[in-house]
Amino acid sequence: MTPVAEKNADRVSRRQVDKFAERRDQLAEAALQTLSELGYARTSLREIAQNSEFSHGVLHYYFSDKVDLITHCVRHYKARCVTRYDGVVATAQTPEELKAGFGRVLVASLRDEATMHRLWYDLRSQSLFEESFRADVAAIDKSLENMIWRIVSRYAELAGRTITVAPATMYAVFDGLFQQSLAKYLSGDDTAADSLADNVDQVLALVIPAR
Amino acid sequence: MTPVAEKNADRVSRRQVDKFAERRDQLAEAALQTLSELGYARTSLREIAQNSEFSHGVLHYYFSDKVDLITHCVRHYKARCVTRYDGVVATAQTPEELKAGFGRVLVASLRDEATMHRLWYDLRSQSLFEESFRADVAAIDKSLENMIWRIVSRYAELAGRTITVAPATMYAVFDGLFQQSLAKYLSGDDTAADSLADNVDQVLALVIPAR
DNA sequence: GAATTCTCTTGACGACTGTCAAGTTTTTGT
DNA sequence: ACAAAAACTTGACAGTCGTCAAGAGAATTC
Repeated sequence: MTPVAEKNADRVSRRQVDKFAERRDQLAEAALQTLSELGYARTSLREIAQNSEFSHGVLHYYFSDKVDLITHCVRHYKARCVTRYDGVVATAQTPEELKAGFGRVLVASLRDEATMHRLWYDLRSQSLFEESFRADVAAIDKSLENMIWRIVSRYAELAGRTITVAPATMYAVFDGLFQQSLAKYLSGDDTAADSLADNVDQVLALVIPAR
Repeated sequence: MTPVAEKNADRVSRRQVDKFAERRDQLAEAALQTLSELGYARTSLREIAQNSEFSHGVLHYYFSDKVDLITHCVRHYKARCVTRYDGVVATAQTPEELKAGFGRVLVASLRDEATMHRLWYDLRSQSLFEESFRADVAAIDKSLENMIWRIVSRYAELAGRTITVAPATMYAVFDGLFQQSLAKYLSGDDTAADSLADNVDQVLALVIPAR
């Protein structure tokens, strides 16, 4: 095989791999849509396929089985949500600005992506039972923890303070707050978003008290 | 019908009702056992019946359908777990004693009832999708919130301090901490229980700071 | 002790599940 | 343009699901 042929083969192979990966992501997107509406327990492969433009058989062409599909969904989901707050962290010049920006994005995410968030909590609960999901879920959890830590540590930095609470603890606290607000929001409580912002303010004030 | 006959009829009826309720609880217990092992998504009525000493048909004699059964399970579960910390609250004479007792029971519960806790989080996630569970789950959530509040407010009282954090917020924070520790514990992390106690200490110190 | 009511088992039903093989359609390479 | 490979559809499979009806067994009533 000449170098040129190699290059061509590479290009072809690359193109195929890309198309393959693209369709996988496309199907994962449809699956996420279905999962976020029905929840893990009631989501079937046929239902997922109906939410896409393909038939149910194609899922086994792109995924080895249901676990493989859902795992890919989880990873796909992660890629979308982890960088959500990076802009706020990068641009904020004062602690007040950062806190306000954090709260704003948090509330917006609660409102606009509520069904996606409930799916996350659903899958995280599943991972307590199904060991096959555990590693991926733990990885997402970790990157969410990192995301929270980037915000909080930057906040402390801007405020000229140091933090005594560990990253994992900090994440657990915010996660608890968010989860409660999500439940309130999904049950029709319109005050959920505002009280989430209040609670975040309050917790930040406790963790990084005024000098 | 004579008064005596009425009394007898009452007694009979009462006895029947009691037996009926007893068997319902017994089956709910078997169901909780199964649910806590398999999770909501993979628990079937036949599996539940196999974990009891009855056949699968009997479930429809005591419960109208699956939702009815699971709802009863949730209520049955609630009755067991809400009073778990009342003894500690009642007997503690100093804030240190209360905090230590709280931590002790918390850690013990994490260890001994881990599968039951994961079921709780599973069902709570389900309630975000299935509206039929929502009311009962919310009621349990509220009584857990009350339980936490009894502990924390008593702690503040013993310490001679006041709390600025709302009960719901307080519960959300502790719930987040507990949930994280549960995940760690179930994934084989032996430090989960200890670090939970540490985190609870730390949060209590933040919420009710030394004078 | 027979009659009646309660309790429980058994077996079946239609629907739905994940999986897969066979075949059709579309795309690609030459 | 034609052959090969990839992409997709269709239909079927073995199993499981919740539900329910028919009837057996046990307890209760008179």
